[in-house]
Amino acid sequence: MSSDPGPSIHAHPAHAKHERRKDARPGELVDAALELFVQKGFAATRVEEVAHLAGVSKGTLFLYFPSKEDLLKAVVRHHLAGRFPEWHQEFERFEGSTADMLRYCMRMWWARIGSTKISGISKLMMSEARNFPELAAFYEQEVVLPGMLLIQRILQRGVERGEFTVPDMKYGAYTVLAPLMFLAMWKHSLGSCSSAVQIDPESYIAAQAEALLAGLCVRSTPSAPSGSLAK
Amino acid sequence: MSSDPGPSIHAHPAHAKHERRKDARPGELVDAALELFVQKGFAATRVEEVAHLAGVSKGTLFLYFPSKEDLLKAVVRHHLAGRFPEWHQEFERFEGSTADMLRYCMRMWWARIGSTKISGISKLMMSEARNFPELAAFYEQEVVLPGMLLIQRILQRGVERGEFTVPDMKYGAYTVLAPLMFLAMWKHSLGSCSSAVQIDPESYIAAQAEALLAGLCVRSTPSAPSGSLAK
Amino acid sequence: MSSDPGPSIHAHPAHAKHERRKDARPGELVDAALELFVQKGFAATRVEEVAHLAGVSKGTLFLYFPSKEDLLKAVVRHHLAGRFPEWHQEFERFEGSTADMLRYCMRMWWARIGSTKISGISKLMMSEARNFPELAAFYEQEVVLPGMLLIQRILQRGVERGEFTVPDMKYGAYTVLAPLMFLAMWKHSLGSCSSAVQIDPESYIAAQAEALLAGLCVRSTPSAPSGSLAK
Amino acid sequence: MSSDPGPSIHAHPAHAKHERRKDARPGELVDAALELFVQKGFAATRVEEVAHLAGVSKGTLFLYFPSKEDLLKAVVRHHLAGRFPEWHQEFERFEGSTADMLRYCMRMWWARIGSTKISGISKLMMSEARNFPELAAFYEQEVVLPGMLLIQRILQRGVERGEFTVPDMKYGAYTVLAPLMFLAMWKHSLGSCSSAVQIDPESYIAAQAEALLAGLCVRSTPSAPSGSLAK
DNA sequence: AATGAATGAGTATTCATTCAT
DNA sequence: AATGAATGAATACTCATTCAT
Repeated sequence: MSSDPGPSIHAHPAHAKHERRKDARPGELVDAALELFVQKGFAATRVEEVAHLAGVSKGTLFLYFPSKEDLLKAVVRHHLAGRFPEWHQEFERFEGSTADMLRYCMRMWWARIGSTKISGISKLMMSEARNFPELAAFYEQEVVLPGMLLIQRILQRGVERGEFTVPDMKYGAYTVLAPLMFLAMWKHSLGSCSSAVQIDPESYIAAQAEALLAGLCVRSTPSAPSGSLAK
Repeated sequence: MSSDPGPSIHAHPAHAKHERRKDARPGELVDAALELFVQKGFAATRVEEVAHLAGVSKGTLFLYFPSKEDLLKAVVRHHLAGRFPEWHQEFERFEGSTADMLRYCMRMWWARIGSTKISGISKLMMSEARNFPELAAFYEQEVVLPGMLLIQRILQRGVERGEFTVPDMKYGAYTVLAPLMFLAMWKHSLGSCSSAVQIDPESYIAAQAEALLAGLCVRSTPSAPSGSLAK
Repeated sequence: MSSDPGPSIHAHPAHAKHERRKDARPGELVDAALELFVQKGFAATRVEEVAHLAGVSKGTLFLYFPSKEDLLKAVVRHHLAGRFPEWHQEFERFEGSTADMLRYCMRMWWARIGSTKISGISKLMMSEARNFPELAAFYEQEVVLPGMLLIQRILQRGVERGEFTVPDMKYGAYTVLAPLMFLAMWKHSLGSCSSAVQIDPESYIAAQAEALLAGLCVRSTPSAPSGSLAK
Repeated sequence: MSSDPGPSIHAHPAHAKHERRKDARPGELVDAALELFVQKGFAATRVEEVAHLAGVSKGTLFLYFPSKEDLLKAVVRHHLAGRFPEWHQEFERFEGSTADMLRYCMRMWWARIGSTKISGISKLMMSEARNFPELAAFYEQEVVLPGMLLIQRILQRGVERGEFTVPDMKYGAYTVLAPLMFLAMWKHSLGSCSSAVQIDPESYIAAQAEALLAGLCVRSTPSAPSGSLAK
């Protein structure tokens, strides 16, 4: 369930100079790139470092990715953009209240994205967007818009089932997105530097989810005799 | 009332040959640096541009700041830390419901920080924190912690007056902070690149405030007999 | 009569799997190299392109030619040296005035060399001679000297038949060679870039031939009563 | 009268690190560039070498010339394009027969251009034109067209004074240009490699000039008593 | 013989920083 | 104090060549 490829990156696995592993190369390079881009930033990472971490030479990297930017795109595509189908499927299959669905969604985001290196991509894109407008546009199309759409589908479900009240779909979606993005940013910036303002992600996310739901859920209409308030 | 230093930046103000107050130089350079760092990012801003905008030569800049990094430090120091006393005073004087206070606080943040260049500093810090750990620590002490404290005082006021229910002060504060920081980041990254995912700040903030308040406010609906509030 | 190898270059000719005559490989590679070297220049042509045009892989090219430079050598060797015997034979057979012979010679040069890819080789040699001294020496021995000799034989014929006056054989030959070489260079450099200074080859050659002949021909025009020869 | 800057290039004249010689720099760099571009070709010359030969660092070169191509443009401008006014003036002042004028023109070309490094520029442009179309266009506009114009003015003078017969101005000009360009090319390619086909420039030019004049001069001058042939 | 995956040397250009004046 | 000329480290990308298969 965890999406973090984890220790799959191994610098220089013992291999002869010309080991043929064409199929494995792109994945290894993408893994190495994710690692370093997240750790040091896009501009500060030299392609040579990426290649070295993947156990190949600089030239080989360019055999698979026409440019450094394309490498980043591949990282985004592999770890974020390409996974929305899977997430939409999960959406389809979910049974239970939409409030639970939203809680589940936020927890899963943490488990699969937030807690892994992948959240570093979001931070990266926010940091570098202005320097690489084409990348920013790509990220927006391939990640931001689908993400917003996914959230909106959840809200919509809540509305349709009479569970939620959502005055404005777009800003409602931001209400869900903002705390997650903030957490990703925080984790990969100040959160990685100091110990003074530590956030416990699970608590943070739980708190945010409940706060959100308080705003979203249809309140107990006075006519409802029993005071059981929808969470 | 506006926090934007505004017209204090003047490239080449008319001045007699040697009349310029030498003491003013650092300030002019800091202003110019704020302008450009926020506009173009830290790495993308050339020190020569900063010097030119401040009306001095590149060499002169290094007379006052030992490095580009130190210049960034000075910008952060000058424009964010040090304004909290004023804001705490405003807190003391506020009369009215704490819900209104929170709404006011968020709107004021937008008016004084979010909509001005200063929000760019927060974005800058998030982006560059890892590259400048010392600066990150400074920012945390001088900006983040005081900011968190201010928000917590508001929440505390609400609790004390029986208006709010706040299970955890720290995470409650994040609930307020996150949407604002997210907005600042967004504005200075993807928001400045594309037109697809536009956020109207006032609407966004209003939506976030109401969502927050829904979660914070004591629900006691007069008709509801007993307050068994879910969470 | 056409000297252009023409359709001998065929990328990926339909062929059964292993039927290709291995002996043909070098020739196909040389043809492809001529095509591309002339079209794009030596440095700007990638060996991979040559291999691809010849329908083989990059590695195969290096099986037959130890380096790109050697490939160029092979091109020069194959396409220029070795055709002089044929031209000398034509010289023997020519009947008519030597003036007509020179005109014919220049027109034929254009038809067989100048207008074809082969003229690109001369341009190539002029451009790259300094980088490949050994190749330059080869070119001189195998192409330049025989060419000069051929021209000198024509001039000699004119002198012997009382048609030409040639103060110095060597410089006389240059007088014929220079405009042809200039045309070859021009065609493959500035002439292929711009439209401002276009040369119509046939007109150019005709003009050069007549100018040359004016200088070469014995002026006494018996029929002209007044013996005052122009110049 | 000689235009060759000659030994004005001195690598590392004794000077302190930061010797200020702003005014002299461009000229020194242009001289160094001429030297190396002609000697090794444009692509094969590294900007660092040029800078080193001029006694400065790589960075300094880019202080004066925005790119390597611009450096070459400056070389062309300084040594060729910018000198046409001077040559047109000489044209105006010339007294004597147009035949003598043409002889003088060709000899002067050799003395000032052909025999110096400058002729290497023409060779360079012919060699590299296709790789650098923008440079080629520049060279055509700034050098080729003015040069053609200058030659045409001479021919025109001959026609107007009844000395020359020129059926077509354009091809007449090429008749003059071709042998000079051929000589420039030759000198900087095969001529610099081998000893077999040596050209003595003065003899070559004299021969070409007389051959040309034979074609240009109005023939039968009935009044010319006896066949005192020019030349 | 043939392949094509892998290599790594080679280079124009930028820009923070220095320092002679 | 102020200047601005000079420096040189730093880096993405290409492509001839190699070699395991």
